[in-house]
Amino acid sequence: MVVSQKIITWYRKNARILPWRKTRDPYRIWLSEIILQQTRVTQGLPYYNNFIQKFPNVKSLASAQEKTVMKTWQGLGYYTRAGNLHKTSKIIVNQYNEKFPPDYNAILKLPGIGPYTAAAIASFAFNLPFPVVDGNVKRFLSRYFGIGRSGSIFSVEKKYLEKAQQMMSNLEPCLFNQAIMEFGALQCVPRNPVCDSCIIKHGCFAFNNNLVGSLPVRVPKKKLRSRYFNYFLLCRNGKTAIRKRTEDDILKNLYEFPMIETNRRMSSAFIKNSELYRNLFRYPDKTTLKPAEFLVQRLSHQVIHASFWNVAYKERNGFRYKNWIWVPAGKISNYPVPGMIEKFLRHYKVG
DNA sequence: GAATCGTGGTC
DNA sequence: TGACCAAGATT
Repeated sequence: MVVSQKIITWYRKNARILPWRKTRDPYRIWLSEIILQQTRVTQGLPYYNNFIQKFPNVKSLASAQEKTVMKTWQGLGYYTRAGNLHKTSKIIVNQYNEKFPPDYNAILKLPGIGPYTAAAIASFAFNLPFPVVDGNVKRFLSRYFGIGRSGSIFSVEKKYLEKAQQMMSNLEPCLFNQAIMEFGALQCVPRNPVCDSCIIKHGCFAFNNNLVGSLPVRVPKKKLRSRYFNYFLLCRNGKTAIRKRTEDDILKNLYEFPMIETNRRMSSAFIKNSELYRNLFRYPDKTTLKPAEFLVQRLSHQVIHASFWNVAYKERNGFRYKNWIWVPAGKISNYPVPGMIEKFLRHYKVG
């Protein structure tokens, strides 16, 4: 039996039961694929169920408010995914009569859908012969065929695609793609793969050459950028000021308290005298800063050091910024917020 | 084409 | 405990 057939046989015995495998509804398959980008199944699963419950079809998602979609996404990370999810739902409704096109290239053009996701939708929903090449598949191909030990990234990616295409040959695209991904996810795992029980280890380049631990080749770690956010807790009449992060930066389209950024963790005196702070208030000298909380949140490429400050001020103090939203203290949770704000709200009573 | 974009689990 | 990394896409 060829390797592909063995993997399919393995899949029939070992496949997990997952909700998006019970359907061929392109909407549900698309939704699951967007959620699962760079995200573990255990983390994405409850989000998938919530989305299906709130937005059972593409039309309901398209007609929802951005804030609602983002709030449902809150905690999943990589928030441009949520924005692109919403965009694509509107395109499907307005340009495709609420139906995903059974066409790889048309799917690929949709926002938030790259080569992997387009192949996943094309094969899982329409059984079209496009091999999925995700992290699981690359890891398996790298080990089994010894790919990625040399050559440019471009040529390595090309080899992955070629090998996946060869393996798929004339097998059922939907079944084969699910099988090879699941094999990577459960058997050929990143760390300490269970080679002892592997049914195809004798054909595996990495196993035969004692390279399982060094394939695929790891990319050198990137340095994290440290950033220092100073959040201001401003309260009046039982309401708290928040703002939307609209600038082109991390956590875009989420909400947070008014803030200024500094080069490092600063004292209240420094902050009060800073230009950014003084631009916030008409009478900055009539304000008082008291530390409320300090949290550190590690993101994929940045470490956020968040200082929360209670700000006391004259009731008639004017604010220079008009884009602040005054929200009743208990209603902040209606807005999508970053993980560190969520964490803060759990531990600290605002207002 | 390298850098960027979150969060939580694992060892 | 800190580094690694998980069903990638975008610029």
